[in-house]
Amino acid sequence: MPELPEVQTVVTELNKKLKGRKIKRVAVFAAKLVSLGPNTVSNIRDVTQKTVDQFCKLLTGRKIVSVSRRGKMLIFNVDGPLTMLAHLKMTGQFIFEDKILAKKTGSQYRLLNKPTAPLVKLPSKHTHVVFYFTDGSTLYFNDIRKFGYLRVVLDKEMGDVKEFREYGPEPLEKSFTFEVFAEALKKRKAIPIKLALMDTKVVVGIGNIYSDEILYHAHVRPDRRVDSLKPKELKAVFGQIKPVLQTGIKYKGSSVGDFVRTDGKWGSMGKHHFVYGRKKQACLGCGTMIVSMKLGGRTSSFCPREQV
DNA sequence: TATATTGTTACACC
DNA sequence: TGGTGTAACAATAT
Repeated sequence: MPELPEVQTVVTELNKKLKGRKIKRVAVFAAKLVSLGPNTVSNIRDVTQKTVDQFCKLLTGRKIVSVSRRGKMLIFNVDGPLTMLAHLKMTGQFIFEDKILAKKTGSQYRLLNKPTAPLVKLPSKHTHVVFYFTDGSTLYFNDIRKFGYLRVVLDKEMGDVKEFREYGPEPLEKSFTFEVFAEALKKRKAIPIKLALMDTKVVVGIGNIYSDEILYHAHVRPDRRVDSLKPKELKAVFGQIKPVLQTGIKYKGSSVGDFVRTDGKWGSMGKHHFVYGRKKQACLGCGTMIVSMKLGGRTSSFCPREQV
């Protein structure tokens, strides 16, 4: 499930691989995944062929200047007065195929992190948008669940993008201090700390995996109400945000379900999880059995002994 | 076949 | 008004 470290991994790789490449052609196989304009896609089912044509037309002939992100949103900066935004949601994937590399490897990918997953050739049945570059390389946008999306926004409308107006601070930026974190939590005093960490208005980029891991390392139970945390505990939580996310980036993300890097390979952060996905297994710190509970409809795993 | 899955939004309630 | 909790939604694999 792509969270900040996974998105950052994709961004870093795409920025390197796509920079300077020129889009020759765009093919859209699932109209509902593409849209135009700054607003959140509300009537996603109403995406017309006209929208699809416009989407392709706007991007054709453009060069990729850079790829960056805000929260979990990918930002493709292209030449000309527009930008493409992309969100991977649960199961989105960007796979880049160099023309020469594709020939060499036979372009076979195992796009689920499971030994039983079949090897597939791209485009697969889950490929919904393909970008063909003038040099023969290709970028595939896959999404098993089809919750992800691509949006073309005029640069002058970027300030109107709803997500960007509502997103809280970037956790890895220097400006994200304990004071900023504590201030944002003042509006979310009565909710479980785990849900506060996952609240994009408090801080962006943290989802189910990393909130569980951060709280484990901070020795705080996920269901503790924000206002029940002593200053020392709150500082411990804050103190784990950056290092845990940085560890995730170092290992190129967690491939828990469908997340893959832009070469189709898996990230290895999953091997370094202490609690996420380890329900009923022994805690790596003390041997106690990891338990799980539902918070805000989400599964949360923790060590009942080390987290208080 | 019913269920689990997640980021995000919608909405009722206090 | 706005914080809170719950449900809903997208679509698919298992």
